[in-house]
Amino acid sequence: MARTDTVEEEATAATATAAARRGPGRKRDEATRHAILRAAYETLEAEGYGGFTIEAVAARSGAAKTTIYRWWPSKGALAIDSFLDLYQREAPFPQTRSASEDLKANLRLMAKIWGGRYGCIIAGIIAAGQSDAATIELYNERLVKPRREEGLRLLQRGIANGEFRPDIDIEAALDALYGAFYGRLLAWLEPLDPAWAERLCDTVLRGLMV
Amino acid sequence: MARTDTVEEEATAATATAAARRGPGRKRDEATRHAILRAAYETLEAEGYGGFTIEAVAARSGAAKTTIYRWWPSKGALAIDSFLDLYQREAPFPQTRSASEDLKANLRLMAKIWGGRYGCIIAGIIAAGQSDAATIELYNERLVKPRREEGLRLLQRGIANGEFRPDIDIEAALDALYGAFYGRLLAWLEPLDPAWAERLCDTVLRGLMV
DNA sequence: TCTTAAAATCGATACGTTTCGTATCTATAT
DNA sequence: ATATAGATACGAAACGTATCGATTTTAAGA
Repeated sequence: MARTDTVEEEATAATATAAARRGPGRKRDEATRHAILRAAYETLEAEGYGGFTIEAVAARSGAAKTTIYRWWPSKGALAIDSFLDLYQREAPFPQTRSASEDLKANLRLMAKIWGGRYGCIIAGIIAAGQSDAATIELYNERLVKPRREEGLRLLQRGIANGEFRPDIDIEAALDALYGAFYGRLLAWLEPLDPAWAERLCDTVLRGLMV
Repeated sequence: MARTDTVEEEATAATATAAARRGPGRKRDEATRHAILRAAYETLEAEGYGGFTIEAVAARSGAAKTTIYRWWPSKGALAIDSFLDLYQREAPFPQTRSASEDLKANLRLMAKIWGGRYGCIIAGIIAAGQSDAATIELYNERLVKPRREEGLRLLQRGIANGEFRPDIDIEAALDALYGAFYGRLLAWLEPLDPAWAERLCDTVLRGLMV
């Protein structure tokens, strides 16, 4: 395998720990790491999370199973690592219009993404996380927390704008807005689409009371 | 095993199909069925969903693995069957006070239940359902739908009462209110407790806008 | 500077383990 | 005759580990 010229190009928080140690010994082959991540994502996309096995990734990448286990502690960690870069690229937070418009745009986009092929992958990761604490913690750390932080800022901006009441419970609001995605994706098996997201947004923004 | 005196006492939708057939042949042993369901629930409670294996249930119940597979199509179906009766008993829908008060009471109770030992079991069932369509459909049919129906009626009552606006999107409102439980339970790993449920309820009822 | 030993990586293969779900077989009840 | 129950064995996945040889890198000693 040819050597990549951009060493450490995207060392992830999950796998960078061991790479930092320096001393005698052969260096980690970045091309192999790349091939594994790529094969992992391709497997996720082709087979879904059900067919995502370490053996399949090993076969597709040309790497040995041993090599995968040396660098990723579990199936779930590898899945998240392989999936995250692509996902982040597709889910930006708009910051242009009013806070409520930005919120609606974000919810619409998220519904579009979660309603597609990424939705199945996320569902698989969360399912795996129920019997693997490290996986769900990694999902939280790398996928949820950054976005929740953005959501928090968005609502704060809306309060500063005068769009939202200053006494709202921001955490509860985020729970209501984003929790609905989990219910529909994981349990209720109802479709996620932008039109629904818009109705959800309107409902929470306006409230139920007269 | 002693014979139970209440045959068909709680024939479930999931397992009643085969029991209806009549003709020559030995009758199904209700005591065995009971012992399996009981052992299944005990296993769930003792080991969590991770340790919930058919073999463990067989060992605990004294029944053969074959017998279990004859009557339950999958692990998930058995888990739901064993868990549901107990769960239903603990999660009633109040219908006394105002609609918003009843809603809050229900959310508080649900948070209490989901924050306890049932929460882990539900999480396990939903996780299993992600790779087993029959399981998640059964969960939906027997656990979600009846409660969602009650939630719908509650909101309709609130509209008739004059407590809620007549133009609210009931489905979206239920998504927001109950979806939050799934997010916190399955992905965000944040505690579910009555105080939080109350804040959630207030937030959705009042809305975010000024 | 050159050599050499230690350390770490990678691929290949083989295991041991768990768990699922099925197949057989015998005995028993209707 | 037919369906049920229990016992046991079996095959198939897939996980994660162990072991081995070959290769690459670093550090220390001559």
